[in-house]
Amino acid sequence: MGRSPCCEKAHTNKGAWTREEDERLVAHVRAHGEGCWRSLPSAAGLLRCGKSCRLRWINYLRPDLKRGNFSRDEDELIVKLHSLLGNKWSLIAARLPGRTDNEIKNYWNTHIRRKLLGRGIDPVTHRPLTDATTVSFVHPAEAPKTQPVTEERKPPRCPDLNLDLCISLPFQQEEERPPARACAKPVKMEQLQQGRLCFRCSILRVRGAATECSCGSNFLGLRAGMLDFRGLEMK
DNA sequence: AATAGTGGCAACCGCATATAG
DNA sequence: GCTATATGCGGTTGCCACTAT
Repeated sequence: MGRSPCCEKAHTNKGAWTREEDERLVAHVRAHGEGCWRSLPSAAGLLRCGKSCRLRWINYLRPDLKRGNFSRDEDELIVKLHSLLGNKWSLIAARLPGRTDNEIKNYWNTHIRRKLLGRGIDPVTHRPLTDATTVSFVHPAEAPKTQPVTEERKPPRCPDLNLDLCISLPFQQEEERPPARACAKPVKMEQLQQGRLCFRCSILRVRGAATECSCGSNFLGLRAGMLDFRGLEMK
């Protein structure tokens, strides 16, 4: 059984947004807030798909967007975060205020990637292109049979990357804080309280990670436990 | 001046996941 | 627990502006 389309395609505009469409969308979101994207187009009088409205708002119309060139600091942070998280653009974007995942993704593909290649660094593994060793986030159980990772083959740490990660005990009471935009998927409080959230699976969006995980993974040298991204700050 | 090639970016598409019923 | 649907994410495409020939 296939999924039904998110909207009626027959009567929706496509392509570049007009000024009038932008104004309608901004006015509607200001009046009613974000969310309910499916019903937004008709409510706002837009002949657009809800997904298209959401994308336009998030990537272009949101008032807190920074726009303009990336600073050197942002540049470096993106590289560091990418070396840690891979193509998790939404997670990376969450660490760069005013930047969107789409913007960072485009910037990576058009600028940083090329820059790293020019320096002889593999943009995927963040290791010298001549070095055949790759960094893999694949769970050992899912990985193809390869040589065991010896001490010499281990990927280098990022000593200057301060992510300020917080590890807390599963039963520790969480203080009330607004959820950060950082989380690709909001973490349920009961998952935290019951210690059911595996940060390897959650960060990497491994199938079924929202439910109890017994992978016993060792992610970034940390045993399965909880990882609080809300403390991450841009240095 | 015309054309081809290239780069940058906005937007689309399809899939994964969350969640309501 | 199952199904249908809304939302979010990452990959990809297509258009436009700029540069080279």
